[in-house]
Amino acid sequence: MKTQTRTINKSRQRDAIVNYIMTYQNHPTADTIYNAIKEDFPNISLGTVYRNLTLLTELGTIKKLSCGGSSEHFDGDTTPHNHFICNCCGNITDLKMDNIDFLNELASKNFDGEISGHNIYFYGLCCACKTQQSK
Amino acid sequence: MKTQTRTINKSRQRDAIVNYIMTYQNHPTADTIYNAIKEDFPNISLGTVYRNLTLLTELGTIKKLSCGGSSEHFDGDTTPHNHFICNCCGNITDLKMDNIDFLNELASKNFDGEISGHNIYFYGLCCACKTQQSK
DNA sequence: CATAAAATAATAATAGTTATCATTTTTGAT
DNA sequence: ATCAAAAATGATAACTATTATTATTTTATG
Repeated sequence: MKTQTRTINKSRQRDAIVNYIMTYQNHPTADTIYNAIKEDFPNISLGTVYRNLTLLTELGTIKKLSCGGSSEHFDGDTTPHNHFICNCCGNITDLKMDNIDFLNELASKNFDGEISGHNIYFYGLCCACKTQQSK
Repeated sequence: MKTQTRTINKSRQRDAIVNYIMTYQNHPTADTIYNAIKEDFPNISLGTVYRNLTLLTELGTIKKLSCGGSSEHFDGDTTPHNHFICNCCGNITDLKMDNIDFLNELASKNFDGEISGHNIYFYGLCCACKTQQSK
């Protein structure tokens, strides 16, 4: 049985996608990325964006965030960190918080499988919406 | 301005949905629930299932789980607990682990909004898939 | 029982995403 | 530089999960 390796050629479009995600820390959706990149690549196809987002996620270059909205979001920061989603405006922001790497071990204690990672999504009101509501 | 309250009438279909979710702790999808309930209600509509799942989630009777698959899952256990999703078979299971209620406070420390809750999804290999792979 | 409000079934519509395929781009060898 | 094979693209169709619409049925209540 031959183990076949896939070779990956570079593409200007993929580079632009990576560049966008890394530059703007907005946790954008496929559609947001598509619209932004259209400025430089007017003919880019939405399918190309999706195809590359899937590939980049598989490669571990970016991370996919599934936090309950109607579409997926993507994160260029692959270092361990957590997210906050505002119940009111829906914005997703990074949370600066103390290290909680011990969580995986804690979860493994009474578990017979193998835990390799986790995603945490915090919910509530962001500062802006909080101020808005108290008026 | 009149604050209008919505009155909710009982329905056999909704009762069956709640009963199914509470009985089978599978974290089922809308489609799974639909197919199961069809046995007792052959004419039930998929729209009815979705409508009630949304309502029940709003009421806090059940919880919606967004853990990255193509569709949402639902949980009849609304007490705080965490979930494990197997990267291999996709099964979702509850994790028995020590109390980590302090997480919200920890996350609030350097945050200017208001954190009211969180969802944690652990990933890895479940026991069955782990054994399978090591053969 | 009569009436109004709520819920349903059937179905159409929408949105996000994936698949298909002919054409173009990239790569690596000559 | 040229050429061929593999990879990537753009255009578009197809698919799937979910929501919206509407006429009919069910539920609650005086």
